[in-house]
Amino acid sequence: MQMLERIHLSIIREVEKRGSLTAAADTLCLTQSALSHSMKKLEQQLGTDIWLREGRSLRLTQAGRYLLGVAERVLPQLKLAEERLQQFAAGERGTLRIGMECHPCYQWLLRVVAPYLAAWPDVDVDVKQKFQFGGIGALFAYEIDLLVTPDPLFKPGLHFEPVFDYEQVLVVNRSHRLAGADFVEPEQLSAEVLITYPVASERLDIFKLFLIPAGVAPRRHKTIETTDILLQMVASGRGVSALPRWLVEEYAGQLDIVPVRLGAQGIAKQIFLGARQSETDIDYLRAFIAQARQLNSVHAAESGR
Amino acid sequence: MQMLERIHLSIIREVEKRGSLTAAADTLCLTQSALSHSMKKLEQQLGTDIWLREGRSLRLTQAGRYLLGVAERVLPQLKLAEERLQQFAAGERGTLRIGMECHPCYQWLLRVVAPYLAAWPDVDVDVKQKFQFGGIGALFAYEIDLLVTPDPLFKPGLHFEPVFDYEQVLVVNRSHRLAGADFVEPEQLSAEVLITYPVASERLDIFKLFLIPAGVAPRRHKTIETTDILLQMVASGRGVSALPRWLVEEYAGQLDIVPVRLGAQGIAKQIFLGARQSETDIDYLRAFIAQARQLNSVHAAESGR
DNA sequence: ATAATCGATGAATATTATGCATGCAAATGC
DNA sequence: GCATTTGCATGCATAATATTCATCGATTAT
Repeated sequence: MQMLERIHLSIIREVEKRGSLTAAADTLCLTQSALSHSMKKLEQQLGTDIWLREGRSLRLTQAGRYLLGVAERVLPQLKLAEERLQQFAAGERGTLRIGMECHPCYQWLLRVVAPYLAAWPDVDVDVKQKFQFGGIGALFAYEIDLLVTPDPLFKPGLHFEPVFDYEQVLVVNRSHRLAGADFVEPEQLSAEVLITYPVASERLDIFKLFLIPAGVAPRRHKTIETTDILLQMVASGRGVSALPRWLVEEYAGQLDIVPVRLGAQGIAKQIFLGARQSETDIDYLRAFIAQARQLNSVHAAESGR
Repeated sequence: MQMLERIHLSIIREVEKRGSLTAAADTLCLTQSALSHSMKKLEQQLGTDIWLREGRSLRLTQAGRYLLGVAERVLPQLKLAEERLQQFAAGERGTLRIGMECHPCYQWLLRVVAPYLAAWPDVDVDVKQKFQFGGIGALFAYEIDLLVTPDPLFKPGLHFEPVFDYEQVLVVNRSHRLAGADFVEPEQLSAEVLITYPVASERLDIFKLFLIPAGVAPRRHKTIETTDILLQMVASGRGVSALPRWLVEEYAGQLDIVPVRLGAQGIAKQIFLGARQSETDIDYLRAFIAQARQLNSVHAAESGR
């Protein structure tokens, strides 16, 4: 009855990764023969082939591709479980896996993590940025324990809490024609080169909340992965960008950049921390959220608000 | 290195379900001794106990409770994988697992399923109503393949599509004082007994979109599981309820009930079908969505809209 | 062409899981 | 209060299974 075992999933995944049974056998510390026998048996029990034997190479069948998907979904869950349990055994509290759905939040997160690590010496922190199904999916799939996002989702099973308010502003070179303005209107960006992180336009506030509602497009749209390089591009006059005000102010000391309000009202944003409802009573998880909120109030005080 | 196996998860789950190793051994077709040996070995490898031995009964430790969670999450995935693969082997297309997040949608779904089953004879349909993490979570966790919900969520990894428009109306007995009204105002319900399905008030449109915004509460709030009984209660004058107009009209032939518009504008609703983005190109899944949309247009034509 | 590489396979073997018998401790019943 | 039942643990024997070794045929590369 029960025939699909962990080893089968491991073999399928490893064969796909390494390209051959022989190579996979190597990383799994088994012989090619062992894998061959195991999979043959599984194929017989399932009644369907997993690979098409083409010459001396293997190509996944439809069933095989399906199993590969299962493997890539399930194996990490098992691996994580083992790690967690061994942490329990070692008396450690575990690892808080934080997912980031918001590029510039990284800088903010670092400021929360530092005091947290000091306060909770037996809790490790891991930060992930890429998810198969986006941040929410990663929470549901137990890939992460905490999600940092500007885009919360109030759904049964999940818990979101605002921890940080900030203003999204335009960043321009100090000698840019817009540098002194009180604020900019969408139309004023139609002649600009806009530099953003490489994510879909619909997910960028400058588009979603500013340009698109006004029916305006920038002259050009470039994307850059890292904040540092992005700001250096802005500083060197190659374009403008949109970032949190506090982040711009932090870099303003070292780079020739200035923030400008977007629209008369400005764009107000919030960062949320999301967790699984069932885990909101875990002490070290609560503590992280508390830590994050606390940093925010300090921040707000500094800005004189 | 790899020590946590499927059997261990099965044992933990079954012991929790049946209450003892002996009973679990029975359902797993093994002896009590086998389970004891297996788990003992795992405990040694992990370095932590899974059960506290209290007298002659087992109580899960923290690690054990964690593993139970893993088991309840992972085992269904493996079981499903086996089933799917055996369906592949048998030449079947598979099972379309549909999740419902909306009580009265069931009647509507039945009308879609009937022609669909005829058009796709080798695809089975299964309908589920209860999910650990709500409908969205069930999609992410591969518990279901399609979600019927009035509450879509546009997120990376998921795809939602509107398939059905309808109006949410008040249902009252034919001789009720509101029966002839063009529409009702929230205040008019403050003296009524409101009967709904047993879900949280925030998820009921009559509260969320009608009563709460007006700051009104009904005289009493009763809950009933099934549509038939609910409507019989309404017909017998025991209270009023809120349901889709088309559903009320369907029952109007057999029961003394009439629909009344909620507010001057009425409450417009939509039903969405949600699926995992990665699966939206599966033919039999697409076909279901198409079927659903088609039924809608027929419906709309009937209503003379 | 020849060597090298890959997967399949049968038989031998090593490993592991399972069952049996039994012991001990804790509930249950009379 | 004592016998009986029930549940888990454990040592040992054994059955079941996974793994290896040796080898083959086929394909690919040089």
